[in-house]
Amino acid sequence: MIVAKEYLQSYGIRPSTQRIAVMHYLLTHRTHPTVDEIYHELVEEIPTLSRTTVYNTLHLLYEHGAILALSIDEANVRFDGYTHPHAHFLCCGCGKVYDVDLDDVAFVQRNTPKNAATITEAQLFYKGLCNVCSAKRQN
Amino acid sequence: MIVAKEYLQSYGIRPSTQRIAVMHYLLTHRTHPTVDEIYHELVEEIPTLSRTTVYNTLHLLYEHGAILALSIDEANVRFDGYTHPHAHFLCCGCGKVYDVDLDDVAFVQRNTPKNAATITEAQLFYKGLCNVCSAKRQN
DNA sequence: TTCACTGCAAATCATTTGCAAGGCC
DNA sequence: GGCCTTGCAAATGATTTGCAGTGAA
Repeated sequence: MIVAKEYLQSYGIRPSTQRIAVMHYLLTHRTHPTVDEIYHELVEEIPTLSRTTVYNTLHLLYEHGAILALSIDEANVRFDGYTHPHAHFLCCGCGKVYDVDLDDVAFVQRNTPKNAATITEAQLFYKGLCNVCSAKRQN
Repeated sequence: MIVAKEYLQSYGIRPSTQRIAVMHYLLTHRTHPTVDEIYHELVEEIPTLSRTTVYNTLHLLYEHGAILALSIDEANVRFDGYTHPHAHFLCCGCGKVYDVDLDDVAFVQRNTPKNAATITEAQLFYKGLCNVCSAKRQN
């Protein structure tokens, strides 16, 4: 638990019991858990824990860069009629999704997971601010 | 409209009015629309169109490989306490997410979108079947 | 005492499901 | 006629919000 506490503090996050528990869980379980998996594990040790707190804590950790968030599951999906290999760039300012050309289209195939028998899909995407939105924020 | 119809048929999909409209929209709009954006556009020309049909059609097109589906938005998210650059592999058989090492960690930086002022995040992931699940299905 | 944190309950939003009606072969 | 497709309405499931209680500095 000491590691998780110090880890939180190094990111400028106040270490409450619940936050330490969530951070500790993520540091010791490399299973890429969902909110529900984290909640169900931790409610055993902290019976009063609420789902809301788990949501709050994960958002906080994510905003401070202490954890990564993966949106692999399909929900709130966008569609693309262009089926050739390319990456995507979501601008968080205007919400638009741009296509991105890759300098090495073989990269994705070359890095196929070693324990994979078949790959049905591969996606690379970026999030950030586009030039237009960035310029607007300078004002 | 003729292009969309033939496109559907080439993927073995029966070309109904609604399916042609959805496919045509995706072929002529490279804006990576959401379900709702597609629905609101098309309900103008087909007033009886229901959201369910748009969902059905998109799933059908996706399963036949006629379109791509992007899960960029955050919903049903998984979390990772390991913040170093690596990719992920989701096995659709067991639902587990595995970490994937990259042979060229500079690739992602090198391919940063040209119209991006700042990048806050980049994700590469694969979907498919892991060796264990693939072996099970052979039985 | 104040302010941030927590947690319950209700609200919201996207998506799915059940089922009946319509249309095409 | 039979089957595939459509579309309404209700159900589901994840996430967010409002707000009141709690606890730590």
